[in-house]
Amino acid sequence: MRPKNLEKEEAIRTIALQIIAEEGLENLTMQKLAKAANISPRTIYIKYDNKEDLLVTLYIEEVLGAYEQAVLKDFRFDMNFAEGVKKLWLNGFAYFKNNRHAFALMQYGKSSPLLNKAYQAKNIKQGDYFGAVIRFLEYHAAAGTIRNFHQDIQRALLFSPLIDLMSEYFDYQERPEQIITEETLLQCCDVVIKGMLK
Amino acid sequence: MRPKNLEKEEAIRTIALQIIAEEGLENLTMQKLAKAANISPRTIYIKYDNKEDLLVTLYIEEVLGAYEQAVLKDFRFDMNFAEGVKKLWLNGFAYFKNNRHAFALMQYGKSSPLLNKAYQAKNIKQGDYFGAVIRFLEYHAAAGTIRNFHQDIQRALLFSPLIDLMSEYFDYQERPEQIITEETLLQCCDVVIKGMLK
DNA sequence: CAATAATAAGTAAATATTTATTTACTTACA
DNA sequence: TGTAAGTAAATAAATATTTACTTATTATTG
Repeated sequence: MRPKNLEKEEAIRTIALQIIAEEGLENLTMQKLAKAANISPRTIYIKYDNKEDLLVTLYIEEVLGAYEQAVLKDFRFDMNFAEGVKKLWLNGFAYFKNNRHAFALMQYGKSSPLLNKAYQAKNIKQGDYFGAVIRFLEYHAAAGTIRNFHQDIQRALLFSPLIDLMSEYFDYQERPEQIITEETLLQCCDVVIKGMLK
Repeated sequence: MRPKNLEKEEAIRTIALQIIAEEGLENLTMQKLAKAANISPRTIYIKYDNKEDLLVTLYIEEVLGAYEQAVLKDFRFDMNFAEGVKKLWLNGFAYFKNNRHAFALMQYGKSSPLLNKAYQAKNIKQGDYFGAVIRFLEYHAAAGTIRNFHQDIQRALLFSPLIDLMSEYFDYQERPEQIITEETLLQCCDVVIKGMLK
């Protein structure tokens, strides 16, 4: 049996992400992807059932998998609140800085019903990844360090500014000067922490 | 000369927004829109140059126009910081609660390059709308009420949690109980304000 | 003041492309 | 040498946009 060419599998994923990030999800076509990856359209269908499967798989692996794993690096639920939040923010910043394409795909996940479905399907298992963050928040709410909001509300307060600042970071990458540095990011992180502490 | 049928113009806009919100931007086709609005595809082209023009116009009017106007209702740049922020948040909450479709389109603006372009094109004039918010932030930074971050950073800290909470609001509308009420929203607003105050 | 001409609004159906996916074949390796 | 991996080209459906025609109104004319 002829073995799979792993380079081609990799090319499909990398180039799909690239097209999505640079031209938008709406401009990713199977034929364009095949041409850019120097393969036949058929080859994509050997590895994925169809376009939806490709996109959902990409989303789950790059956004719900790799990102969440990167964010939780060296993080423990029983960390000091300020330390923990800073760790999460810096991990996220580092990951996205090097994975601009994954960031673009994540943004699509917030609007596209297709990817949204994938998110909800994965949400059950996601407790395993983000479990540490959930426990972290519960732990500090119980200890009285922070207010006892619903978990989804805590997440919004804690991470939405980071995502928005990340957007700004990429916007400013195409301008003369960058306003989002690790320093300003940590200052923003302090603002968020200060707001949440009781 | 036969006059324009304003109901048809209205139908195009309303139904386009509806399809985008319910099925996604990627599933809006000119033919589907025409059929749903009970008109000929040609009629859309009388009112808009092409699909891009339709989407960009929709985005500018519904997201960059109506929304920003609603947010700034009864807002003045020299308001007390906490009062001003609460006003902006409550205005935004009230608007989106009644304009779910506009919210969906706004979310697409963050990912789709097409709408992103529209945003940048409008950004120059946007100073006129959001000018009051910019002046508000400058005013309070100068007065020492808040830290002196870059305007885009202030905006991220101030509004991204609201947008995220709004997303949660719509998510929870399809579940048994709603976690985002005006009360919890104001509590979150207090968290943000507390974080930003020096 | 009625009849009507001028004209943009509107329609139904067609067109030329583009698209996801498949068919029929070839290739490389265990 | 059997077999899944891979290719080039085909296909059928969908899509944005156009063509060729019809309709409803207004402003003018007789």
